[in-house]
Amino acid sequence: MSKQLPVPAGTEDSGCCPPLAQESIPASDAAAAAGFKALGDPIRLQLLSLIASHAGGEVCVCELTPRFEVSGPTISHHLKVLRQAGLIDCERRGTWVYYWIVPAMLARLADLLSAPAAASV
Amino acid sequence: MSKQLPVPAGTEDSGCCPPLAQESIPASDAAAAAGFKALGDPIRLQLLSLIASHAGGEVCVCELTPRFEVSGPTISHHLKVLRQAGLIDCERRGTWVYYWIVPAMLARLADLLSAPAAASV
DNA sequence: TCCCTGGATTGATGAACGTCTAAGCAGAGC
DNA sequence: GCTCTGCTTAGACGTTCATCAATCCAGGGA
Repeated sequence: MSKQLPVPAGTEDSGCCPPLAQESIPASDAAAAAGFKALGDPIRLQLLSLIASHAGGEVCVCELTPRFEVSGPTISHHLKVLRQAGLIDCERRGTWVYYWIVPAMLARLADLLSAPAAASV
Repeated sequence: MSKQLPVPAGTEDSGCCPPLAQESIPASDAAAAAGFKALGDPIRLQLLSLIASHAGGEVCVCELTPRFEVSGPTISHHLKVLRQAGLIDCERRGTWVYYWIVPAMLARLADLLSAPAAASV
């Protein structure tokens, strides 16, 4: 994609305010942004909620699909997006496929939001 | 396979697992998904970080723009997206415009991530 | 073995997104 | 008033995304 302005970044000073501190969200931007982007869809957010709220910790796809008014392939696509973002994982068990939450990734994203919220109060 | 009628949701039982519990992420899906979508871009994530990590709690746009390799209007666009998502707010003060974090929205999104993560451990 | 079912993958299409250039608007200084 | 600077808005363009129909693959049962 376009990217043709190799500006040094940070060397300009307009004099309106003191220089900026180092950002608190480090170079993990790409992975974190991908995680948030995966969450940026109502269907995926609800899928994640349904999986997380299930008692056994894992849910069969056949339980998820009839909950939505979109086709099976679409649900499968959204589950794949969530899986590629590292938010969920799955395993085939006989006829059915089961999905479960990856708590570490969720906690990491939650931390990214908690830190700035607390720092700016 | 004909199945795109507005099914009541939850009335089908394939017999592979017990019925699903009520989801823990409620009807606030739309607003939350919009918030996460706004965070789903590396530039916006870094903008939020820069604003949140600033000592005074608010940052002049002229401090943000030179930090990125995209044009000024593009930064302005991303700031608008963040503002429409309720994550930041701004005010014109003389020549310059200042942005600051809205902690409540960040905290709310963080809670949405913390709850499922804790429930599924 | 064959067939049926559950689910993922592929390919196509319309909508949404990110980026740019150009133009517009609001303050500050001359 | 005029002009300059800081920032936003408008319009255009190429890319990415969400969705569906059709197809394919894996397991289980007769």
